[in-house]
Amino acid sequence: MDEQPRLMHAHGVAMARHGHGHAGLAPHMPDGGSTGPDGDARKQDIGDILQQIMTITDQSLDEAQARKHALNCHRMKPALFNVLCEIKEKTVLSIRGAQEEEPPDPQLMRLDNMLLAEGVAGPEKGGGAAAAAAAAAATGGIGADNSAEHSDYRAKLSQIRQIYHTELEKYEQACNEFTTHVMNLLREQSRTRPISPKEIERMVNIIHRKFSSIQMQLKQSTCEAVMILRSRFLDARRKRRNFNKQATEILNEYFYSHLSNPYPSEEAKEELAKKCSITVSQGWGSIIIVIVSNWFGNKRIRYKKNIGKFQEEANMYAARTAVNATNVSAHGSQANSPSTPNSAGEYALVHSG
DNA sequence: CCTGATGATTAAAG
DNA sequence: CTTTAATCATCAGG
Repeated sequence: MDEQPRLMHAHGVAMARHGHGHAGLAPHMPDGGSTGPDGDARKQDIGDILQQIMTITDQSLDEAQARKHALNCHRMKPALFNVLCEIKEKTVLSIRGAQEEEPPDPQLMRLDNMLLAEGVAGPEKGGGAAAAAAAAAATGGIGADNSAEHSDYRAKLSQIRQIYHTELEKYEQACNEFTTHVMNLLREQSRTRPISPKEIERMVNIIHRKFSSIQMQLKQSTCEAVMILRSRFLDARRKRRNFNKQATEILNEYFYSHLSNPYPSEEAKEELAKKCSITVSQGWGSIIIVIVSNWFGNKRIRYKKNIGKFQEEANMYAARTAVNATNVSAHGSQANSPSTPNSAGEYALVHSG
């Protein structure tokens, strides 16, 4: 794992051992190395080169390019590079020690899971749609008018989804762009100052972490948006919608034609549900069954509680079914008294007032 | 507003 | 589990 000197060219790493200060530069003097009386000149050179480094960012691009070239060709450059390498070698230990292993952020995982569950992330129209369908079926009813809210919810969810994905992609792209930019920069700079691949990697990590924290903000706000939408939708769910006329008729018809035993079997419920829920097609059966069960439960108890109040209704449906039966069976013989209100009398549930 | 109708929810009972 | 009975919350109409 110790490959960091690859970019450092291993120029005399331990030069300074020769003694005091910049004397270490001497062995690598480019031109012959006449360590003579011109120490001040060398100092000046170093000051010069440092100055150039410090001001390089202030220049315009062309100017900087030219200056960089000059810098690279400067006679003191290798020596300075070596010194920098050496200093680096001393400090890199501390850097290496501070290698943070980041555990997967639990909060991020939570957000990811939620987005996945809500159908914002992950494959198109997944589990989130199921929740939506459940609530939708509950709202509306067996009738035809629930699709509006449902599609509203779906539309808003997919809107959130779309925004989320475009933003995420944008961040991803920006991150990649920025990363390659920085890497190019660092590689370029590695000609002037020692930069190990490890450090580049570290820098990339830092960038990625930064961007992923931005992404986390995005995820968080997306989660919030979904939650708000969801809570609003659930509120809407609490708002009771009456069934439409047709559904009520179908249910009543069954109820009054089975007054003696108004307990539809699972199959019968399913059948009724299918008949009533014309628009709720998307395979959300069981919820609708529950709705049918609710209806029959309410109907039974309320009928029993006050038979008188329902008498008229009972007569009506009884008549209707009677008419239907006669129409189907034979040609209009009003044999079985068209209005047979007293069929209600045999209602099995009537035990107490 | 008020009120009855009605779908949903809940605890209790079978 | 299903059903009952009570209750809640909302709707629809006066």
